[in-house]
Amino acid sequence: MATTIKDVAHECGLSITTVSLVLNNKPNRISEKNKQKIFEAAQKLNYIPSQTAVSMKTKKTNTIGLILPDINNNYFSELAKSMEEECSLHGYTVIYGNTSDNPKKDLTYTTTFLSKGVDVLVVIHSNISSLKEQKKILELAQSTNTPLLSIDREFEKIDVSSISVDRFSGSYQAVKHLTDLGHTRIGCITGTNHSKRSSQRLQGYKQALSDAGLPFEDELVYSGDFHVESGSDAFFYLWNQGVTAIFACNDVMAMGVYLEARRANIDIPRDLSVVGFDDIFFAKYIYPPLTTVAQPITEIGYEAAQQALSMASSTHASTKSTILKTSFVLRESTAPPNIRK
Amino acid sequence: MATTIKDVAHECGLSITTVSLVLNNKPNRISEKNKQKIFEAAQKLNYIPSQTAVSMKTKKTNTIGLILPDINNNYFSELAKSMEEECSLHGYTVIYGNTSDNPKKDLTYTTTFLSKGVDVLVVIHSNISSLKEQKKILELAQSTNTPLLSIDREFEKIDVSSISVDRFSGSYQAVKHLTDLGHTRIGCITGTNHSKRSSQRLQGYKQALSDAGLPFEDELVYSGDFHVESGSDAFFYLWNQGVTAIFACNDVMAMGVYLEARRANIDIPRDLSVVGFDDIFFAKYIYPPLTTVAQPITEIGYEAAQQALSMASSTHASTKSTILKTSFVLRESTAPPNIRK
DNA sequence: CTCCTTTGATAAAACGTTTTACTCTATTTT
DNA sequence: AAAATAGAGTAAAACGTTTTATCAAAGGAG
Repeated sequence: MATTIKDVAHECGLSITTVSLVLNNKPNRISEKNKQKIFEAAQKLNYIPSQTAVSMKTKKTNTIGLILPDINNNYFSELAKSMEEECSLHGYTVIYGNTSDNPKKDLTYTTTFLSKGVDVLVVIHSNISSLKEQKKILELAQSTNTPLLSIDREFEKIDVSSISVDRFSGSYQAVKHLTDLGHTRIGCITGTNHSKRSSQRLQGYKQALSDAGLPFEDELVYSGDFHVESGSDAFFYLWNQGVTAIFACNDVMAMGVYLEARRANIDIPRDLSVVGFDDIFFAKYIYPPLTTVAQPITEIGYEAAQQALSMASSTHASTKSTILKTSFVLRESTAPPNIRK
Repeated sequence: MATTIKDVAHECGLSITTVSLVLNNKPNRISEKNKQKIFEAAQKLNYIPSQTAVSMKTKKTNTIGLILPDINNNYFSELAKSMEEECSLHGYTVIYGNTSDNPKKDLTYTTTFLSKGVDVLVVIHSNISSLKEQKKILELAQSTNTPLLSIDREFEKIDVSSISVDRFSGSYQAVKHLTDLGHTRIGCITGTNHSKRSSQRLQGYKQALSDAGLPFEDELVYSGDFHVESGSDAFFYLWNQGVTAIFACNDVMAMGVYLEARRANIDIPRDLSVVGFDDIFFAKYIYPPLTTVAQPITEIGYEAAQQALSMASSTHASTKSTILKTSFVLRESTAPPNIRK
């Protein structure tokens, strides 16, 4: 069996209390001689305190629960990484669960994590989660007195602390760049329809169009789903609509466009300009390097960690919502329109 | 405060024991009437048992610790995902830590996770971890009686259960494909030098060359580091050496080759054939789709979960090492050599 | 009427810590 | 010499469960 505090106490002929006091560096009046003895014994016996037992007393697990759709998606993995990094720096561990965008799983992970006693629950809920499900998550969190933090997306109509990104101005900038270049037929590939994130991006597209004196045309909007294939499908559709530029609501769909454009021997950016959204790792490595709207992913993760950590220690429960700015990244996938013969 | 078992016992006017027995569905002789009462009270009070307390008694946390270099690397995230999926199906949660290939962190996470009482510790240790560090990890695990599983790489000279991939035959196949096409000057971009994984791949390269009656030439091997940039650097170097084909020890470095080849207006596969290793998500979406050696990543994750779960329940401690097969994926990045003018 | 069995339920110990309040001895103060 | 103080350390309760051993009441057998 693993070494317990009792073992080290016994080893030095001192009491459990004494050992605990010394090892945790609590105010005490133990002689230097004995302190040394204790440190040595702990070392020698490979004593590792049982966090389980500690948590029992302290009501803290130093653990943060992270619920996200898909760790294999670079956007989320980057976020998870920067968040974990910051948390571990402060002695916190993160446990995570993949929901695969299944709202049922949002709930089961919530329960599991709460039962594990996470100090804070951070959730990036499924795209299609309903208001009812969101409420249930909040209710569970509250019934265990666990702070809840939503990142990347807000809880609809519920007052929950959140960290998100200004998607409207991000996509506005992207599309404005295209109108500035002189494009007049600009296609848009949206993400999952009922997603708030997606609709904010669409709003930015509309606004930029209207500011440039261009009409909004329904047939230039293709309903995608954030995956590569829908980008490919969108390409065929939009190209037939005669667009000279495409704004994709994420980089992955932009890659779908690249793929088919190349197959069809259509040159980017000469024949077709493409702008993405997210600035995932690979965006700069595809050819031509993709012009895109960068989400400050690392910063979101860092910010999330900061906020989670502060929620973990203070009981002060006012909700707070942080909105971060995107930045426009000009690379080589856009050019003035090339009138087709 | 959160609802405890005491609260629900009080609510129904029954004892703690009774509630525990019923809720855990343990053999008991409680009347149907009272069982119902208990279920209802638990529901009503949003009772979520404290896993911390449960673990105290049962000595099980239903948690698996996963230590890996970088969750933002698609190879690891895919692995982590499939592993987590399988674990959660069996009621296990995974906690994870990013080491950024820093062997010191291998150790700190080991300690943290053991102190949290993980039921199994799964580690993908840093590329550059030394034998001494590996031994320390094993020692710590043993001193807490925690089963240890190594994936993707073996512990050098230490008898630890592991799951890995037959990298030798994978790279042999890749290079044989190139010699079969008629290539005679084939470059190789290796990964981090002292990594066993990398050297196994190099062995496959050598063997395939020799089987085709070709000499092994030191100057056709470029020492990379598994990152994009080193692929780009390798391209310049190898192209000057007059190669007509390149075998990159991972897909990400192959992407570096693509990038610079395109800039230099060198057509893949007409002027240069490229084969990668791993078959990451993006391999099929770049242009031309990358011919590569697929690691059965999902399977590794699944296998890892299976083995971890079995280690968690049985005390039977014989070590076991599993080696999985790679598969060759023919896409469009290779062709017979095109003699340069 | 007494003894045994069955039914339904419970008291209490244990898990490994932290922490509060205490004890005991030796020294100093009056 | 008695009282106060300082110094060094400890006993025991508590955290929320699980589980073993036990108990009381009721019904049946003799």
